[in-house]
Amino acid sequence: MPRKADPNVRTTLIDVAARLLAEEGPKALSTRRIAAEAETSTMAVYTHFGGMSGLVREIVYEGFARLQNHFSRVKETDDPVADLCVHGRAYRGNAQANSHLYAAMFGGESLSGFELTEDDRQHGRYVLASIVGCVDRCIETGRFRAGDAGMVAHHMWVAMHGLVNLELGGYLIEPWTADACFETQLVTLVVGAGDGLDAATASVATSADRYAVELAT
Amino acid sequence: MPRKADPNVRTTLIDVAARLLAEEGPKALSTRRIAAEAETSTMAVYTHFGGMSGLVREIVYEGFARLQNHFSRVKETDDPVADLCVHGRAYRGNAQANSHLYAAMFGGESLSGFELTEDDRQHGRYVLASIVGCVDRCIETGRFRAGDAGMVAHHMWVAMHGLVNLELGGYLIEPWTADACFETQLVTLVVGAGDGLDAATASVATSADRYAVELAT
DNA sequence: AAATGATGCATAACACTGTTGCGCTACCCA
DNA sequence: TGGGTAGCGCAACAGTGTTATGCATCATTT
Repeated sequence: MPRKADPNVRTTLIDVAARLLAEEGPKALSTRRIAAEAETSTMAVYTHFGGMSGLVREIVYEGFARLQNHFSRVKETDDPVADLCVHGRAYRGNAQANSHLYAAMFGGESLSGFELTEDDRQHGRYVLASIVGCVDRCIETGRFRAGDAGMVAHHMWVAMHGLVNLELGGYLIEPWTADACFETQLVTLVVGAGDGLDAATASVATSADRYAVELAT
Repeated sequence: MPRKADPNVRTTLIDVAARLLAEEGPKALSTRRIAAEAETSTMAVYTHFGGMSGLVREIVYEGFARLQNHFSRVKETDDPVADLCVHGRAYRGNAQANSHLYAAMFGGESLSGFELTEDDRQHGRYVLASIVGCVDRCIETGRFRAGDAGMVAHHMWVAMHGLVNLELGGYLIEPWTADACFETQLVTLVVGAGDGLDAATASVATSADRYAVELAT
């Protein structure tokens, strides 16, 4: 009997799909499975999202929203380098908490033949743009060399993305675990941007404590 | 008529699959398609590789071999920092030339439900281990701070991987193109490892010229 | 209030995928 | 000259995304 229960099937489908992706991985994402768990038929996926790709796209946007939520919890202090590093930790923490989602957002082509459009990528870049403000303040306070803040932010993004990706891929093991690489990579990045070694080490250490507080669940 | 033509169906299947992956992407990788192009039946895939995953695994090893081949063409000079940067360029060049293969090698879970085993990853790490020698010499000559060469090599790997992944994902556009990010990221990495800014810039510039020569097709 | 339109979903089918059991064929070896 | 066996063609099964068809319900209009 159509048009009776579930005042909003859309959100139900998205929630179910996101949960299935998180709990059982990409291979669990099928129209029939999703429809069954949402107690509807596969057609609902097509009326609301135009197909499986549309549903995946919606989940990807949900993933960007979660990343932005992580970033929004980072406080702005008088140590902009630490602020930047906390952002890095938040980036990694979000990827770990939503590993399959993360792969869909940045992993190129992956699940159910879904491919990102230029609009999708632009949305992702917009979320990442909040890092530029941190870098700006790092330059203003003399911690970083004068230069293109957007480029330095990209270096940060690139390095964090590479580490998270290799970590989720299982490539980082003893004695170069993801945790160990992450800490030293932060120092390398900050020093490479112009900061002193001691100041960089101190700010990275500060960011670790702050992350435990500001990003506490 | 079995057992007549094609003295070695194995290599034919691998070649066909690798070509299809390179030319038409992951969605073209199907047992029937591969069997048709190799002028055999889908059963050949199972007798030789035990299934689609086995064939993909063989292709992944082919990808590692190509990466190692790229690395082997890098010369060893008295500028170890430039040597390291040429390796970075070779890494990126290989990924660009074999983009779909690269995604299968390092992109976590992707095509046809294939998943890397620990042996596969160990093989990949072994190929990457050739970078450590460069870093060692960077430390010996005083260009880099004393420390764990393996860790610095990982920083290099992580950053190159992140850049290549975002580049292939289409995330790096004007004014922060992949080319621009790559050059400045190299300088940041080298400076972060302990080198001076001027020396780093010079070695990165040197590596660009050397790459065009040593990795010329 | 009743008829009309459109919306949203259920059912079933189509083309496709990986995978498997069966059986034949061509080879190797005794 | 016989097995024995390895390698592959054929057909079928369960699964996928997608689409055509039809029906039930709502919203709207008259």
